[in-house]
Amino acid sequence: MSTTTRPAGIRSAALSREQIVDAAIGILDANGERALTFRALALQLQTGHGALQWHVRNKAELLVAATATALSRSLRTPAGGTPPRTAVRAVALDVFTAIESHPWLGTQLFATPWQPAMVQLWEQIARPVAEMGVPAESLFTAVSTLVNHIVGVASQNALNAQLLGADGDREGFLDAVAERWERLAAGEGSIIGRLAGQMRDHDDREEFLAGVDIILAGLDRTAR
Amino acid sequence: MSTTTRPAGIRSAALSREQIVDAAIGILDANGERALTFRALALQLQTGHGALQWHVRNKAELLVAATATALSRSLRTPAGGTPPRTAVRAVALDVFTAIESHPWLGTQLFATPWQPAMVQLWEQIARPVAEMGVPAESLFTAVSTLVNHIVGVASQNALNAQLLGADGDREGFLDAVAERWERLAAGEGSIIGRLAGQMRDHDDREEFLAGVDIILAGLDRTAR
DNA sequence: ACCTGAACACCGTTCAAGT
DNA sequence: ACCTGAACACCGTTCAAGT
Repeated sequence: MSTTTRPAGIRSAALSREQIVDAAIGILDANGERALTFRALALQLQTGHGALQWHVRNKAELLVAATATALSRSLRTPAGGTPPRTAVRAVALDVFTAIESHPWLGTQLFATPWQPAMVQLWEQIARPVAEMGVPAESLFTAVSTLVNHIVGVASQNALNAQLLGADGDREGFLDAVAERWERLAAGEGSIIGRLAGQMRDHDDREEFLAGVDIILAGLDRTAR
Repeated sequence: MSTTTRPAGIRSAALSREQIVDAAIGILDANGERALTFRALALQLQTGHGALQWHVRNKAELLVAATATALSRSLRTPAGGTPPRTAVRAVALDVFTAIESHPWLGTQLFATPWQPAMVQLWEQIARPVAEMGVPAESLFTAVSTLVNHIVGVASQNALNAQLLGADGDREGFLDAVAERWERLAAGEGSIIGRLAGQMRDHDDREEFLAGVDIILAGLDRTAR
């Protein structure tokens, strides 16, 4: 067997694109998009930043690759025979969870909506929606509305979680926002002051699913 | 009257915060967020970039200010007595148009959802939704779902318009995306291939309003 | 109070040169 | 084929110094 020793700090395997993408996901998860830098990546992989750019042309390409990998890892296909509403809710929750653990993911999906990961999501939603009986000519609108809700609300949730910092004083944060709303809306018979209270103690996941249900209920009207 | 002449290139009035924000909106509209630079701004306002930062602490603050100004300028209050569904659709269209002419606006609203401009939007939507008879305990979910749809879809539309460049070969772009979908979905009895066609010739504004209507229809179920 | 411009610590991207 | 590291043209932010 080969017993050649290598100088410390020299990687034993050649750099692979997959390796780079995995490391990028790690940095994105830990410290967000601003922290993803070719230099930071090179440091972590013990190489030069020029080497990375041999495998990955530029930062945009790196982000697309990371997005595709992260989403398709968490998107499961519901078992055949699952009732359509259940299937939609299951896929929605998968995406919600994926974006929750990769807070940068939603923003990326939004920025490049034609990427393969997104096509997969559309397919997963379109199948049960068609099964619900939504007529073919309304299918595009229906799926588009659902996908926008799923990615949008999940994103917003993840961004909020990030905004309140790693210390995670959720209640303090929501209190501050609610208070601000109440102050801005004060005076003129505003309705928003009453909503501030509901903001204080809503559950993000329930709220998200309730929104999915509203859209599904709306679709029932157009379904046969 | 004063006839003092000034050396060319010297601004006659002191720099104001409002002036800076207006110039920032101009740059954002013309060339996007990446082009908004303290240096570019300074060049246009004929001053040094240090001067700007006396008025505006940092770039984040500048973006928040530009967002608030741009949105509140286009958000009209529907006349009293407007039927609730009409009012919701009118506000939605206002936002759609605002984001269409300020493509960076949606991203910013998403990033800082507690900002005053957003509170105003919530108020404008909450009022007619309450009037529709949605019970108080469901109001937060209802408004949240509508606002997410409005900002999200309008944003997506603006981003797509930007992606296909100033030359604006809309059909070519949609064709390319549709073709890609068809290719990715080929083979396994996929449903998405059929949607590709609808993507090719949908109208963005109609699509957007159809989504609003689906949500409104869903809300009718919970309304008394 | 308001503005200037140098300085600092970063970026992404390119590219000649090595192995 | 794959990697290195210098170089380039930028950033945002800070800050001593001016008026």
